[in-house]
Amino acid sequence: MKLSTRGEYGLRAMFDLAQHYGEGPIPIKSVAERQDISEHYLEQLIAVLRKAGLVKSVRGAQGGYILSRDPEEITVGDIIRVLEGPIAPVECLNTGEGEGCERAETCVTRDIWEKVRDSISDVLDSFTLADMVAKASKMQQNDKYYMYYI
Amino acid sequence: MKLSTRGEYGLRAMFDLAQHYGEGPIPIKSVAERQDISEHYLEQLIAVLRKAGLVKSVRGAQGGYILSRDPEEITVGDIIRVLEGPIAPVECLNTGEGEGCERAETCVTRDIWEKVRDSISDVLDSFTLADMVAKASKMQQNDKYYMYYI
DNA sequence: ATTATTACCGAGCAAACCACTAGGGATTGG
DNA sequence: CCAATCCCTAGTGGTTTGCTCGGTAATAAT
Repeated sequence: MKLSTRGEYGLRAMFDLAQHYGEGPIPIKSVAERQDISEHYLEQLIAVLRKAGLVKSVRGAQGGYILSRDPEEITVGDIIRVLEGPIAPVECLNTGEGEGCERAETCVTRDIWEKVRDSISDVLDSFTLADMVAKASKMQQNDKYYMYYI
Repeated sequence: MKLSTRGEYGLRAMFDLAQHYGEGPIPIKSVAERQDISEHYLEQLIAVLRKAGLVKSVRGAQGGYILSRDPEEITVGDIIRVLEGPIAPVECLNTGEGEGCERAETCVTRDIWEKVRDSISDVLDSFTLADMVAKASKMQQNDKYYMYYI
């Protein structure tokens, strides 16, 4: 029941772009440095995100990447689904109705996997990049206050 | 976001044992045949379930496996956790507090992964083997009625 | 026009993981 | 005894993961 690093890194990168939203194109190199991810590897992940239409690229010097939509309009689910494929604990949920399901009792378990999938989807779709940015700046604020107390 | 077949097969096997609960030891061979799983492979999975205390074994001829507890007292979550390891979409949730989390903003994503983990856990723990057996026999009942209509 | 900076692309690759298979041994009922 | 059954370890081919390497193309700054 694990994500690969693709989803993890990709989300961190998109969060980083959201934090710098409005500042023009952000070069992948700076994202990779801030998020401590291999630049070349991140390049491959963001290529997928670009093809899926979640980010736009600007080539050449002073170029970089920009979110295609406002951070409020991109959910964590959007990102994870692009990078990790369809959310489904077992493969048979992705095949068409009845295709992979020959065993009658398989459907008893299928029911469970469907509920799992839906609950994961619900959680992932309930967070936007804007939520994350807001949370992060709030946490930083708390850190500041904390400093005063020392 | 996939389970391996370990969880899938293991659950099917445990469901099978639940269906035959009260009939004495059930040989792994028959489970493997009914569930269409490689016998030797299933052997390895059930060994893990035995070590975790979910099934008891009876050796020798006429031997086999029996659920250690009543089907109502074994949840799908119990089985999945044993076979797939701790439910956690990212590794950092399994390490102790603050260990793997040096980046401040990682915690923004951590929050999300925690909610995902909890929702998966809730769903998996809400089903018992008894639920599955009940559902299966209901489905079979429906099939019967359906036959009359033809 | 040149150069530096960026995105873009494809190949390769070691390590890990998955889903088994093979080949035995130990225990017990008949 | 012997057949059935659980128990254990090791190997294995294929896939996936998480990268690295080495380039090409586009563009802003000079």
